[in-house]
Amino acid sequence: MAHDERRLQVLRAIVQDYVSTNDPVGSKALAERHDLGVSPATIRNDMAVLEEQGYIAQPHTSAGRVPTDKGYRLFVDRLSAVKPLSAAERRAIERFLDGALDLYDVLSRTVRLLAQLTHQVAVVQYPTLSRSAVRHLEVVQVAGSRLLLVLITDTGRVEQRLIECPVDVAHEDVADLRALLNSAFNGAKLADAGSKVPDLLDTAPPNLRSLVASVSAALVETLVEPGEDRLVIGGTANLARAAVDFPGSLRPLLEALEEQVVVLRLISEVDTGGAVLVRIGEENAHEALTGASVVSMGYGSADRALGGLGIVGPTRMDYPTNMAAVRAVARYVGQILAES
Amino acid sequence: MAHDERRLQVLRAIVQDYVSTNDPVGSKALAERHDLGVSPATIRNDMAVLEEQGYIAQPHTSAGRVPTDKGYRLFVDRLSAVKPLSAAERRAIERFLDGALDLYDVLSRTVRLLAQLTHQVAVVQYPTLSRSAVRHLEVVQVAGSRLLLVLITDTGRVEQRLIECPVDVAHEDVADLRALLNSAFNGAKLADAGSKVPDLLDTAPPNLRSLVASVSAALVETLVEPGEDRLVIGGTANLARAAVDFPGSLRPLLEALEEQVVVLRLISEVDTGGAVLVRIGEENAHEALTGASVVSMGYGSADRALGGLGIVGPTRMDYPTNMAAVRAVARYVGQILAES
DNA sequence: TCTGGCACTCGATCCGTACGAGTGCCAGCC
DNA sequence: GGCTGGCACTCGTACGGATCGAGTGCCAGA
Repeated sequence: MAHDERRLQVLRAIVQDYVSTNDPVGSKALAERHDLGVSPATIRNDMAVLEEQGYIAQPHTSAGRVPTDKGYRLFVDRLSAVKPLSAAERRAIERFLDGALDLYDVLSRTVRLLAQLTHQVAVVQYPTLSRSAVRHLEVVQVAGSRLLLVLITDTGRVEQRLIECPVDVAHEDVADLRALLNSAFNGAKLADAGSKVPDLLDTAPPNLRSLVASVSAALVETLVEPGEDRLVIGGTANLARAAVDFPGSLRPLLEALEEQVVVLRLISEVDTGGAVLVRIGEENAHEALTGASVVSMGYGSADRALGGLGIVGPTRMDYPTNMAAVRAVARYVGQILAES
Repeated sequence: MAHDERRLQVLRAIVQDYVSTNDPVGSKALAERHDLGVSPATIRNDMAVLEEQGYIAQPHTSAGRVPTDKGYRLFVDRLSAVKPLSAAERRAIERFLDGALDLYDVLSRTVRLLAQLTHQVAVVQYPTLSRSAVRHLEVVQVAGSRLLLVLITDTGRVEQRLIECPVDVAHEDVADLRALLNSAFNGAKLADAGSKVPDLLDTAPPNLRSLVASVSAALVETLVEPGEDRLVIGGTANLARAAVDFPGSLRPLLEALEEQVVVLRLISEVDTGGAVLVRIGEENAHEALTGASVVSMGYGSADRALGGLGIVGPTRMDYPTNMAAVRAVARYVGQILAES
C-alpha cells in the first residue's frame, strides 16, 4: 500500500534528522525539511502508528519523536544504502595504511584511521592465532632454567612466552631443541599444534624428552589459550563528544572498553560471509552498552578469516557512513595482511 | 614565628579537606574539623594572607577557598609525608605482578595495578630500547625479498621489523646472515649498535655485503628511532569519575592520552635519582593538561634506568597516597624486570 | 484519505525572593 | 601584639510562580 511506503519514508526522515540534530523531531520540522508531499497533520498520523508499532518514542508528551532501537534496526535493514566512500577517502585509507612497519603498526594505524573516519571509538582484534600457521620458532636461553620461546606466525605476529624449566638446561641442548621444534611445528596451523606433540615426543632423543615435553606443553598452552587474543583500541576521545548520548556517565562504557573481554566478544563474533554486522543498543545484551551500537566486520581473505574490527558508538550514529568505513577498512586491512 | 607555622597548617588542612570533599572550604568548617587551636576569625586572617601570597583562591566572593597550583606545590614539597603503603597493599602488589608471562603482561598488569591503587589514569613506558642490550637476533624469510627481523633484548622485549631487500635473498644466505648479525651485535647495548656496523661490514663475506648493509641499516634505524617508544595506558574509566574536576570537557585530556607523544615526554622525563616527580597543573606546560597533575617515577635498577611510569589525574588528587603507590610500583617493577 | 483548525499538555525559560555560607572589618580582651 | 566574638555585607543557590511555545491528538470538512 502506498501509505505503508510513506510511513517508512517518515521513519527514515526521523532517523536522519535525529542523528544530525540530536533533537527530538516533530511533525512540522519534518514536513519542512523533507519532500514528503503531505501536511504535518498527516505525518502526525503516521507517527502515531510508528509509535504504536514501537519504532519511535517520545521522551515526554510535548516533545517530538526519537527512534527506538527497533526503529534504528528497521532503518539499517531496509531504509539505508551503504554509502560508498568518496575517491578521496579511499585514497586516504591507502595512504594511511601503506608503509606500516610491522603488524602492530598496521593495527594501530588501522584503529586511528577508523576512529578518524567514523568519529567513534575503534577496535581492532589481533589476528587470531589459531587460524595462523607457524613460520618459525625461536628458543633463547635467558638464564639457566629459563627459556624464552618466540613464535613467529605467517601473519607476521610475534608471540613470546617465558618458560621456567624444572632443571637447568645445557647450553648446547638449546640448538637441538630449536631444530626439533621447528621441524615438528613448521607450517602447522596453530590450532593443530596439540596433535603434533605425541609425534614430537617419539622422535626426540631420550635425553631431551622431558625438556621437549615441558616446552611443547607451554607452547600449546600459549596457542590455545583464547584469552591471549588482544585488542587495539583508539579514538576514545570521540566519546567525549558523544557524551550527550550517554545520559548517566561514560563510566560503564569506558570500563567495558578496558575490560577487553567484553568488547572482544562483540568484535570477534562476526559474520564470515564478508558482511558488515550492526548491533544496536539492547541487542548487545550487555548492561554497559546501553545506548551503544557496535558496527563490526571480519577481516582476512575469503578462505582465511583473521579477526574482527569495528567501532563502538552511541545508537544515535550515522549508520550508512560508518558501515561504509568499516567495510572499506576491513577489506583493505585484509588485503595487506594477506600479502605479508 | 609561630603563626607562620600555623598558616602552613591551615594550608595543609585546606588541601586535605578540598581533596576529599571537592567543596571550597570555609573558615568555620576548617576550625571544626581540624584541631588548629584558634577560632574561625583567626583562620580567616591567615587565609587572607595565604590568598595574597597566591596559595589559595576563592571561586567567588561568598565561597570558601580552593588551593591554587602554587598551593598544591607547597603542600607536596613541604606539608606532606609520602604515606607508606599498608602491608596488605604491598602484598597486593606482589600478588598482582608475580606470575606475569611476558613483558607485555608485566606492563599491562602494572598499569592495571596503578590505576586501581590510585583511581587515576595510569601510564607505563616500555623499557627504552637504547638502554637494553641485544640478547638474540632472528631473521626469518617471509617472501623472496622480504625479511622479518626479530630482536630480543635482555629486558625480555621483542621487537620486529619488516625489511624489503632490493633483490631476492637466497634461502641458504639467511642462516649465514643470522650468524653474522648475532656475532656482531650479541651483548651490545642498543645505543652502541651503530658503531658496530663498520666492523661487521668488514668481516662479512663479499657476496653478503650488500644484504648485511641493508639489514643492519634497518636494524640501527629501528633501535635508534625514539618514536618507537611505546606506552601502555589504563584506567581511563577513572577519568569519568574525575569529570567534575575538568570543567570544559574530558576531550583535550583524552586526546592528549591518545597522542602518546605528549604523555611520553611527561613520563620519560623522570629524575634518575629514584625520587617521585610531581608536576602540578600549569607546570606541565601543555594546554590539554590544564587542571591535571602528573605523578611519575623512573623504574629500573640503580645502574640501569629502563623507563618511566606514573599517573595522570586532576590537580585535586590525593598526592601522598598516589606518590606512595607510584613509588612502590616503580620499585617492584624495576626488580621484576631486572631479574628476567 | 488527507488537511486545516483547535484545545491541551508539559518541559524550558525567566524572574524575583529568600536563604545561608562565607567573608572582611572592627572593637575589645588577654 | 595577637586572638576573638560580633556584625554587616556579598553573592551564589534553591525555590516557586508565571509565561512561552513546541508538539500533540482529535475532529470536522474537503
